[in-house]
Amino acid sequence: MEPADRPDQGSAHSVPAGGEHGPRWLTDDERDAWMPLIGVLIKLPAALDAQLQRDSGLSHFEYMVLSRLSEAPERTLRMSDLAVLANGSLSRLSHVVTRLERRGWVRREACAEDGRYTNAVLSGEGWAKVTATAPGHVAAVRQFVVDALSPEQIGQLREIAQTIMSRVVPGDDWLAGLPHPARR
Amino acid sequence: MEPADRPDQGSAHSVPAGGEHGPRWLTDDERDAWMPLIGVLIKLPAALDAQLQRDSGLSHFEYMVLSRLSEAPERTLRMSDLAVLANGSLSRLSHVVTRLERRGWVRREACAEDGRYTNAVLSGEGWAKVTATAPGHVAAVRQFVVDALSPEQIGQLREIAQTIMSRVVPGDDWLAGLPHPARR
DNA sequence: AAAAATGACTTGACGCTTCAACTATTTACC
DNA sequence: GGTAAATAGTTGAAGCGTCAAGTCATTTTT
Repeated sequence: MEPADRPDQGSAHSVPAGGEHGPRWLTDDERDAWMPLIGVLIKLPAALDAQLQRDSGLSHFEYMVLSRLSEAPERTLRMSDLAVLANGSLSRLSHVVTRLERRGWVRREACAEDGRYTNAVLSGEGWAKVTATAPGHVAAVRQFVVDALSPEQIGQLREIAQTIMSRVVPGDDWLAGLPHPARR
Repeated sequence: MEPADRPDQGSAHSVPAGGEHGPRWLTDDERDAWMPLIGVLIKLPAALDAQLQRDSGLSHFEYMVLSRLSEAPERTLRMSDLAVLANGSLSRLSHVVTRLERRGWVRREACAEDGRYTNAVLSGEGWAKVTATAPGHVAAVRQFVVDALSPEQIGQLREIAQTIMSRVVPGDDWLAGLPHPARR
């Protein structure tokens, strides 16, 4: 976290003086939560990616795209909506959809009403790919997270994660996961 | 998570039959925790990277490297130890140290006793860089996470994160954050 | 005392993400 | 109605991370 004032010290950390306006370092308790959280932020996505890559040849983001489409009405979403739902930028999505299109799992369709919009549509093969991939991915999510925690912890995790998201993404666009009225 | 059986449904999800050995989908409660966690996994690192990049021109990984070195005895660590401490691969670290070396914040030193080992050493400028960067980064960590949670939640987060890490990294190498005897 | 195996890195190529610039379409304004 | 502004999306270049291969030093084997 912070550079050590005394490089050869153990794990004790300086406590801020009351009146000082300088940086407030983390307390030991805070550090004990923050350090493993950093680990989760780095290693959990890598583990999920590894499972998907190994078993299905998909990145987590690609899986998210296919999965979101599979849950959408008519298996169709606007590129910009899909980007938000998949937690990615429009540019990233555009590149990924190009690759998914090449693999035959998604196709683009121009919107008739408004030529600016492009719809991404999940193909039959794409649907088959998602349904084949989902069970293994859910199993990984259970193995790494869900089955490791008690029901109380699941509730705590929901609160904590929602709170963090409300700070990280001020505009509450992170409600992305929830169903929303289809716009077409 | 899983493809919808009925594409036009809302948020209700199928519950597995007792005897079936097929995939166990997430329950609503589990999904309510998992969805925002995905958001955190994607958006929190991006937010931390953005703060560091904007205010200091460092990636989070680069900051971790400098920070770990600043806390180490003699501001020196073996490449392989540093890689574990910074939650990265040795290859990634090697590339990053090359860049940090070019910027004058780190230098490599061959180990005299065993020529296979390379030590990374934080320079004076590197120390200055970390101490200048740390306050802003800690402030971001407080803003996004620590100050947003109650003390109870900090404790819950520690338990949850440690539990997940124990599942993700079976070998308990993720204790990386803790001080450990220097080997030289 | 070679030869082989292990360990600690380094390097280069490839793929993916980001960023900025660009195209195309629709809406707003005068 | 024509120009400007806004919206939606695409594209190419640059940078970073990963993977596989390679280097060099030490240890083990025979």
